[in-house]
Formats: sequence, C-alpha cells, structure tokens
Amino acid sequence: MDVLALRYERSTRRLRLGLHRRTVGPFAGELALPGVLLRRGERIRDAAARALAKIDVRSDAAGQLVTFDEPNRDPRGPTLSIATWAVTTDSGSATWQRFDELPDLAFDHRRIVADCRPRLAGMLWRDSDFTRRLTGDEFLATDALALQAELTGATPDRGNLNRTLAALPGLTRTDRLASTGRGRPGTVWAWTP
Amino acid sequence: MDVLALRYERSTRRLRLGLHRRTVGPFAGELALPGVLLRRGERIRDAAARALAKIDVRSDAAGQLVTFDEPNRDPRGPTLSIATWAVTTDSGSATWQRFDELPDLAFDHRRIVADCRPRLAGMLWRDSDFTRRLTGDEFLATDALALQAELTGATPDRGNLNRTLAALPGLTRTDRLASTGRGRPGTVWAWTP
DNA sequence: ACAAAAGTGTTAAAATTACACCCATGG
DNA sequence: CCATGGGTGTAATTTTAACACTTTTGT
Repeated sequence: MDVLALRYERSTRRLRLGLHRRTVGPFAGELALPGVLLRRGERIRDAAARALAKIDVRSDAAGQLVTFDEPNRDPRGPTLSIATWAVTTDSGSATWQRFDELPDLAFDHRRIVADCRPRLAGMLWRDSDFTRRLTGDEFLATDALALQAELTGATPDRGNLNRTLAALPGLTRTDRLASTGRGRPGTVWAWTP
Repeated sequence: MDVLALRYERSTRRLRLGLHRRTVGPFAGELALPGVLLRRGERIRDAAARALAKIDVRSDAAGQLVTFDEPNRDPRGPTLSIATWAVTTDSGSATWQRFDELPDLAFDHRRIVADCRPRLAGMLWRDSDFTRRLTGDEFLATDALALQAELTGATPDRGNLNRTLAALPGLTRTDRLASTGRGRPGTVWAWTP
C-alpha cells in the first residue's frame, strides 16, 4: 500500500508530493512514497493512515487509484501495491516535491507516480471530494489554475477554467476579492456546504 | 479476487456473466462470482486463471477493475477483493446469466457486479483489448449493438454506433455480408492484425 | 501611464445525440 | 409488396478548446 500524499502550498502555488526517506530495508537512504504492508483485514483507508504516520501527517480520507502487481517490484519478494491518494495540510516530516521535480525514488515508485498522475489530473474538478480537499474551503481561480497546471503539466486557459468553476455544483463565487500583491485582485470561490 | 467472466453468446446475442455454485463454506449452495484468495506473491492474472478454473473456463487475459475492502463482506473475516474482468468463449461448468437477469449472489457480489458493470460499459469501444475479445475477430454491427445494450442496459442508436465502429483504429468493414435469416444482411466488421 | 494579474466575450472545432429516410432480403 | 432488419444523411446540442479583448490593481 503506497500513498500519494498531496499538499497544495498556497504561498508558492505549488502542489507537492510527500516523500519519505527510508531508514531500513532495501533502498535505505532513498526517497519513497510512504507505504505499509496491508495487514490482514485492514481497510485501505486505515493502512493509508498508518503510512501517512510515517511522515507525521494526518489525513482523514484517501481514495484508491490502482493496484500494481508486478512480482519484481520489491526485492524482498513479490507484493501487491494498492496505490491511494490522500490530501493533507500538514507538512509533517516529509520531503515535499513537485511532480515535475521528482528525484529518483525507491522501488518502482517513479512508475507508480507516473501512472497515477494522469489519474489524479482526471479527478480534478470531477471528483468533488478530491477537488475540495485540494482547494480548501475557499480559493482563488489562480489556485485552481496552479493546481491543474501542477497536475497535468500544462497551464489551462484562464477563461475556460473560470467557466468550469462556475459550472461546478457546490461551488459559488463570492463577492469578496483577494489581492496577492501586484495586479488585479482575484475573486474568492467558496464551497457551499 | 473475484472475476467477472464474460461470454458473448452469438446465437442469442446475449452477454452473460459466468457464475459458480458454491459447494463449501459460507453461502454454500448459492451462486457467486468465481473467486480465489490471492496467494502471497501471486499475480492478479494468475489468480484470475485459478478462479476461472473453478468454472472450467480458460482465458488468457484479464484486467483489473476495482478493489473492495469492506471488512464485513466475508463472514469468515475481513478480506480484500480485487475485481477483475475476463472474456471467454468456453462455457465450462458455469451458470451463465445476463446482467439484467442476475439472481441473488453470495457475499457482496451483487454490489460488486453493480459497481463494475458501468466500468465495463465504459471500456467498450475504448479499450481495444477488452472490446476485441468480446466481439471476436469478426462480427456484425448488430452484435456490437447487442453488446452495448447488454452492458449499458439501453440500446444505442444504430447509425451512431456504425460511425463509432468506423472510427475505431484496427477495425475495418469488409465487403462481405452475413444474413441472419430475415431482413437485410449485415456487413461484416473485422479486426486487422 | 504601464506592466501585471484577473476576468469577459466570441468563435471554431469536435464529440454526442436524435431522428428521418433509404436499401436489401424473405415470405 | 410488405414486414423486418440494416444502413446512410442531416441537423441540433453540448463540450472542449482557442484566442482576443477589457478591467483592476500596484508602482
């Protein structure tokens, strides 16, 4: 069970993946996705929470992405890996890296990330739970832009994204503005419930 | 590990799911998806083959759908279930039932099928491996129509489906016709490689 | 006034859907 | 010649994408 722990850093407008430096076992000293072996009868969600504890991060939710079953992925022997996502606001003890600046990772974790990134990108704006956790309760269109850019690797059109936001159920634009320094201040978007 | 074993019956133009009557354990006597417990280090594909052996069916390929982890799904204790699909032409020793005429099933298998059916429907025409196994090397547009109807529960528009087929890479319409009895004979579609 | 940042408007292209109409075969 | 099944044509609708233009702020 490996977790893609995501954290959106509002100040820098970067989306980062939480990595964990291994201390033991194979690939000791290298960075890896936080992961644990699934205990018999354990729920995926609980295992994800255990994995996140490795980087001192809390997150109450996680969703499953895919299951990898290549027998050679772990030199200790063949194991399944269920890849899951989680979103957090804690920075914990993790090393946080952007998707576009990923260092080498232990096991087949680069492959896992490469495989899961487009899935996460596809969930943005479509999976409201996922989306809302990433954006937080309130955000600016620029944050939305940054999130999509970080996930997909390409900056979307501002105008089109504004319309996407306007069409999202549960999301409304407030009449408040937020200034970031220079330039025209942006409108604050807020989730309803 | 549970397998949704699919079989397209050309003569009746029905898509059927292979079910297995349990002889032991909980739910003995009831119908269930063929499944096995994943052995340590076993590949999903191999486990699926073992499961299919329960209904005396061979199939060289399978793909994963989702993983279910509800702890109460099996009265023997909490177990994960990776749902996978497989397509076969053998009838084996299974009970074959249409999606729309599913009897009660053991465990949470009805839920699994309900959850996976739309996923399978979404794979049709998009996942060429899956699609090709269902249709066989050659088929008529009517078979395509039947497949989509059986998977989605609604008959699509014939004209639109014809165009969908025409746009599929690797698929070509031959100049051969096939008569089914009464009515105008249909054109044979064939996969290239 | 100008550059930077945010937002609106308009249009083009593509995909989805719906439906009317024409063709080929068996009785 | 007509019912049945198969196929083509056309148009409306919606989605996605692209790009030009306007507004608001700080310096």
